[in-house]
Amino acid sequence: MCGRFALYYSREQLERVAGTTRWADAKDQEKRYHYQPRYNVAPQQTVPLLRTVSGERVLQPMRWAFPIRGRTFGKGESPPIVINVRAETALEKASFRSALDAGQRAVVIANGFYEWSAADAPGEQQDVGKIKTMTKASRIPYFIYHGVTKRESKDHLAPRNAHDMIDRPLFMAALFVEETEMNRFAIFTVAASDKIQWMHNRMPALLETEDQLQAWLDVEQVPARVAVHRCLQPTEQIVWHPVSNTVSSVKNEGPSLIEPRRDEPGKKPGLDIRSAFARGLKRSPSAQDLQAPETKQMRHTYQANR
DNA sequence: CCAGACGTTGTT
DNA sequence: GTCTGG
DNA sequence: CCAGACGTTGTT
DNA sequence: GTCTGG
Repeated sequence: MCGRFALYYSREQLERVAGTTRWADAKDQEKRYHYQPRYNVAPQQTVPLLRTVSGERVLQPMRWAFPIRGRTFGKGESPPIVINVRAETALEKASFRSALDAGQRAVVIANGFYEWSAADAPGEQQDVGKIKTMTKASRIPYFIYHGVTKRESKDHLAPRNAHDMIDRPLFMAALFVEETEMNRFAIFTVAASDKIQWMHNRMPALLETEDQLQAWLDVEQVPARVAVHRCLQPTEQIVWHPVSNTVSSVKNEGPSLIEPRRDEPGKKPGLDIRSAFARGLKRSPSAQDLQAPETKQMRHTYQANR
């Protein structure tokens, strides 16, 4: 997973969250990069990553596509890349060994990431034989993030909008390769936490504490073996809400992409009649649910805030 | 030394 | 179905 | 991750 | 091509 995320801090907020105002000396392609807030960052695109250079934190634009060795490619064929690295096996993989040994670890700063639900949520397992229950288009995207805590917000039961609920940055463990034009990266993945297992089996490796963040970035002192093991720790500090399928197209951008999904009666995007039936009684939580959390789905969400 | 792999995801 | 592009 | 394409020839 | 496993 983690094939899409949001990083919509202002430049100033980003630098504050990153703990540095220093940007790496720009390579050719990086010079043409100008940071701007994004709600729909997709693979192959460029975002600033946090890394350590000479013991100092710096932000550096990198491209989300980690090249791996592969079969020699014929004309017109593009070289193989990955966007994720399985943390469990990263140390055994030839393609990642040199980057790991060289301490090319970095951190993707994000406000949250998106996951598209697996075909069936729990209790919805359907025996529909050999017929696919859900078309790709009918999968529901969720925005997943560190939420406000009860302590931090008295209004947590009645957030006005998505932005009110999201106040903590997300740090995702990443690995990069040095390239002349622009460095390239992939995001580590781990087993999904129990909370979101029903929607997906994998999730990005999140660095939850300042200690974890620091260890991941301290490539001088912390060997890859240790760092990777530490990022496998389960991460439970997450909440989520469903969002519109608008986010599914990389052409779309803007704050509306993280707003809680609104049910559109008679106009459920991509939900064919079979999968609608398969979904049964379960309905998507509406914006109203957010203000009056009553559904199982939303209890889930607010429980996560404890 | 050579042979064979070289990523991840999801889905069935 | 599978690959490419974003 | 999803959406969208998925091809060649000759000719201008 | 280059790394790992045998």
